[in-house]
Amino acid sequence: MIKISQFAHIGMVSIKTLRYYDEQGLLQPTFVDEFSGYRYYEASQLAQLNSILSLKDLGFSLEQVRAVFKTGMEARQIRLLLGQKEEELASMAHELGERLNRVRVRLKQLEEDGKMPDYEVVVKRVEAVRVASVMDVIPSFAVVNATFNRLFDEVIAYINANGGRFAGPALDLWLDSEMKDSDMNVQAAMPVAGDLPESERIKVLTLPAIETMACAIHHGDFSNIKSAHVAVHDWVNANGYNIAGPCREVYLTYDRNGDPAQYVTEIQYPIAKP
Amino acid sequence: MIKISQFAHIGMVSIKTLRYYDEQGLLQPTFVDEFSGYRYYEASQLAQLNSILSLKDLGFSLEQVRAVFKTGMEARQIRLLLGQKEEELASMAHELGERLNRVRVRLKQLEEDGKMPDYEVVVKRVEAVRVASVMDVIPSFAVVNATFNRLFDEVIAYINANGGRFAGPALDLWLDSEMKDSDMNVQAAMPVAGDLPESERIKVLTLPAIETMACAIHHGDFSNIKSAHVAVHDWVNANGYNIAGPCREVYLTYDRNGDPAQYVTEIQYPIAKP
DNA sequence: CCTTGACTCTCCTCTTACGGGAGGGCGTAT
DNA sequence: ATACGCCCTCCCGTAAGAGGAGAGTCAAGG
Repeated sequence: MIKISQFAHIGMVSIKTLRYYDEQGLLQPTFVDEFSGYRYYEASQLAQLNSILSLKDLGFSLEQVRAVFKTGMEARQIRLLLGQKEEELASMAHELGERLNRVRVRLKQLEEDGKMPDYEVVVKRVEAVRVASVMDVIPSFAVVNATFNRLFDEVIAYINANGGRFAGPALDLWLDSEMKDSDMNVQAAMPVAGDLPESERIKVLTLPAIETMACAIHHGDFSNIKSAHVAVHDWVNANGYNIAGPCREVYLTYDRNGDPAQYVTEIQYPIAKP
Repeated sequence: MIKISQFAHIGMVSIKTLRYYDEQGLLQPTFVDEFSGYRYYEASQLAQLNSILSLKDLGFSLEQVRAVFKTGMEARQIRLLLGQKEEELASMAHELGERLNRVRVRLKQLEEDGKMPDYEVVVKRVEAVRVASVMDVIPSFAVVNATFNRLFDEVIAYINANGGRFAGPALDLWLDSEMKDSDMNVQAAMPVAGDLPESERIKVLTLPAIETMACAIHHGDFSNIKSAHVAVHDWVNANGYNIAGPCREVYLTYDRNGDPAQYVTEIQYPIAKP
C-alpha cells in the first residue's frame, strides 16, 4: 500500500499523471479509501505503469494504449499496430526532414541576402476550373501586354455573345516547357460556369486540378513581374523540386483603366519531387 | 473587396482559419461591415496570408508568427529565430529517429519471440539518495541471499542504534563493471533521513542521481531474477546504449517472512549512448 | 489532546489551432 | 414570397496533462 506521491516518485511521473491515468481507466489504484478518496497503489503496479510509459514512448496515444490492454495484447494485433506506427513515424520523420531543409534553405538565403525574401512562396492545391480560352503565339516580350489585352477581349466578347457566366478571375498559361524570349505559346483563359459552345478559336476546357502548386503573389504592374517568376524558380530549385507543367498567372485584381499599383497577380507553377 | 469564402478558396484555407486569424490579430480584413459583421478582404492580403502559412510551415506557432510581424521582421531577429528553430527541428528529428528505432527493435523482437516481452524496460531519471551502507564480497551465487540478509541486518541494526530514520526501500549495488560469478563486490544500502555518524564498516554517503537509468520490474522471488537482468541487458544492447555504472536492485516490496510471490524488485542500470 | 505541516482530494480553468454545429441575420434569384 | 446560399456569433470538443483554489486527511511532536 503506497500513497500516490511515493508511487509517483518511484515511477518518475507526476501525481497529476497518475490521477489522469486513474480517471482514464489505464491504471487504477488497488484500493481507494471510500471516505477520504485517497488512492493507494501496490509496488507491483509499477509494471503496468512501465507498460503504459513504454507504449507512450513508442508514440501511441493513451487511447491506443488502452486498446492494447483491452484486446489482451495479442501478438498479431500488436504487431499490426506497431507496423502502422512504424510507417507513421517514418513518414513523420520524412516530413520533419523536409521541414528542416526548408528552414536551412531559408536561413542560408537570409545570410546571403541579409533580408527577408520579396516573395513568400507557398505550396498549395489548386482546384480544377472550367474555362473558355484562346491560344496564341507572342512574338516578343515587348507585346505581351497588348497581346493578352487582345486575347482576353476576344474571350470575353465570345462569352458575352454566347450567354456564358464568368466564374472567377482571368488567368493565362505559358505553355512552353523551356524558357523562351520569342514566339512564346500562351493561353488566355476565363473561368466560366455552365455549358458553352466552342468555336475554332475559342476552346472550352477544364484546367486540371494541381496537387502541388508553388505560388507567389505579385503586386503592382507587370513591368517587373519577372522577379516573381525568378523568386518561385529559385525556391523550387533550392527546395529540390522540379517544375512539372505550364506556369499560370491569375489576375486577382486587374482593371485595365485602373491604377496599376493596385494590381495583384498570383504566379503558379506545378511542381513535383524529382 | 472579396468575401471570406472566395478569399478562403483562393488562399486554400478554411473560413474557420481566416476567422481565427482575424481574432488572433494575424490577418484582419481590410473592411468589416459594421451592421452585418461581414468580413471583406483584398486580394493583396493574400501575400500576408502566404507569409503566415510559410512561417507556420517552417514550424512556428501562431504566437511566434505574430511576434515576427510585430518586431517588424528585422533580419537579425528572424535569423536568430530561424537558428533556434533549426536546432529544435534537428533535435526533434533526432528524437523521432530514436523512437522509430525503438519501434523497429520492438517489432523485430516481436517477430522473433512471437509474444510481448516479459519485462518492460523504461528509461527514467533516478534521484540522488542518502544512504547508510556496507560493502562486502559475495563468494558465489549460492550465498547471495544469505549474504544480503546479513548485510541488511547489519545496516538496519546500526541505523536503529544511532537513532537514524529510514527513508525509502532498501537497495543493493553490484559494483563490478564486468560480469562475474564469484567474489562479487556488492553494497547493501538503506536510505536514511538526517545526519548519521559513520563507522568503519558502515559508510553514509549520497548515491548520485542518474539521468538515464534503464529500469525493469521483477515480480516474485529472486531465484529467476537473472532473467530480468538479461532483459535489461538485451534492451540496452538492442537500442544502442552502453551500461555506464553499477547496477542497482531496489526492494520495493520485501518481507523476509512473507510470501516470496509478493516480492517486487526494480532492476536499474545506468546507461549512456556510446 | 491539539496543533502543525505535509499530503491528498475534487473541481475549475488553461494550453494549440482550429472543426463542427446551433441559431439567427443578410442578399439575391426565382 | 420564399427558398437557398452566405455570413455572423457563440459554444463545445480536441490530447495529455499543468496549475491553482479550497477543503479534507494523516502522522508526528508538544
